[in-house]
Amino acid sequence: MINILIADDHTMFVDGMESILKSEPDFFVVGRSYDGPSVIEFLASNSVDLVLLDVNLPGMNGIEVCKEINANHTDVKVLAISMFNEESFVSEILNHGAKGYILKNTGRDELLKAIRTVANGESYFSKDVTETIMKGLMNQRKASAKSAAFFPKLSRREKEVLKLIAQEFTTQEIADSLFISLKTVESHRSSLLSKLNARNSVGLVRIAMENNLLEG
Amino acid sequence: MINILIADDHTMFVDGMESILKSEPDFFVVGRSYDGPSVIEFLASNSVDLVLLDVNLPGMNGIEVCKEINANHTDVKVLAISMFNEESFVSEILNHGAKGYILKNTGRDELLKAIRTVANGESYFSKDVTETIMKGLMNQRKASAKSAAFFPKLSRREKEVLKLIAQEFTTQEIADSLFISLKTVESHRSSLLSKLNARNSVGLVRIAMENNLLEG
DNA sequence: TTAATTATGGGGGTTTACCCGAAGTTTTAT
DNA sequence: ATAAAACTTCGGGTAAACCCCCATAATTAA
Repeated sequence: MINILIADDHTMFVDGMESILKSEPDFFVVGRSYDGPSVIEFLASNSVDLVLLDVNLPGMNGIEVCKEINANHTDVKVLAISMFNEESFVSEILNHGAKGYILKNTGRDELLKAIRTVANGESYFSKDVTETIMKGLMNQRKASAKSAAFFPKLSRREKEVLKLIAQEFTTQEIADSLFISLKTVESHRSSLLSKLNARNSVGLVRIAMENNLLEG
Repeated sequence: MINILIADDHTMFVDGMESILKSEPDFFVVGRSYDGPSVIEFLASNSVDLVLLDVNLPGMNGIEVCKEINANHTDVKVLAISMFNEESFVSEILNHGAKGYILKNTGRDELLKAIRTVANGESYFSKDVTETIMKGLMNQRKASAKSAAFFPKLSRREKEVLKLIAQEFTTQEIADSLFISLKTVESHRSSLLSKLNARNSVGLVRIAMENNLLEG
């Protein structure tokens, strides 16, 4: 008997998976989670063999959840599921302890096979995912450039500075408002220019606006 | 009896919906399509009352499919389904004849209600989608009001310079590309700063983007 | 036909932004 | 536990942006 927790915020999708799993006598769906934190919560007080984990969970990223599971519930296997066959997603969650990765357009038979394989301690990747990984390994340069240009993570200070730049404050004004030196602000802007691959502050603000980075 | 065609390339998702619809006596799933062209093909030789149409279909976009249905199968209702609560998706497919729009994290009850409502000839939008549309309309009104009442007219040259500033070119580069002097470009920028009431180029670009001034 | 705006440019100056480097701290990975 | 990477913090120097003064021809509006 394999105890399974389904973690996905798309109701219909969860229904679909559950209807498939229900027909298998050795599978038992012990719970459903619709966000990251509730997965952690559920694992604390329930016996779970395998988590079907959506990579794009609200609240807490699927990758964070996976890291947490790998740290505190080493006996729980993770089978990652995602809409997207993105090399960055795949490699990142695999680096954080997921044992398998399948796409949401996977068929019934492959889903069952993937669950049995991962529950048994082995790894499973669907064909498309395998291709993506291989492709990523082959031209690492392109992949890293892609993921780096796609969405680099900005530090807390960098985001603060970026927002103030977008509000047309000068470097000195930003420095005063953050109680740091003018030179420090310039350093943060320099990091931003490098990370976002912009030539000047205009580029920073354009990219920030295009990615809705000026809200949170 | 409502004859339903499910058009979505995510197997598990289709399974989920079918398992929900099967329990309703007045629903009948007449077919499944995994891409756009096969939807059109199916409609040509089958009697269908309603299509559950994924907006992001492979091969042929959901919007294209919807346009086609609206043109050649006026009796067939379309209920759009999507992962994404994107204002652009919603408004575009609604403009092409879809009668409803729900998200994939919609629950069982709401799905059934949406199908019945749309099959009955009315419109249905889930709460989140309604909010998104309203927000889009409000922004539009805000933007148009802004541009009509408060937005000063920019001359042809000023718009050209503004676009080049937004593309991160330096003053000298802009001057070279327009075959005018550096001083002239600075003069135009100065006018822009004054007209748009901005403190620097960052403000110019922010205002330009907020008013969709960087297209035409 | 005036008057206003636009497009073009110059001189000269102040402020700001950007580049190179670097040290101490914190976080992450092995 | 230890090494590597990233973050935060600055200084010095140069290129660019921004500001104020001004001026002339062309276009547009009143």
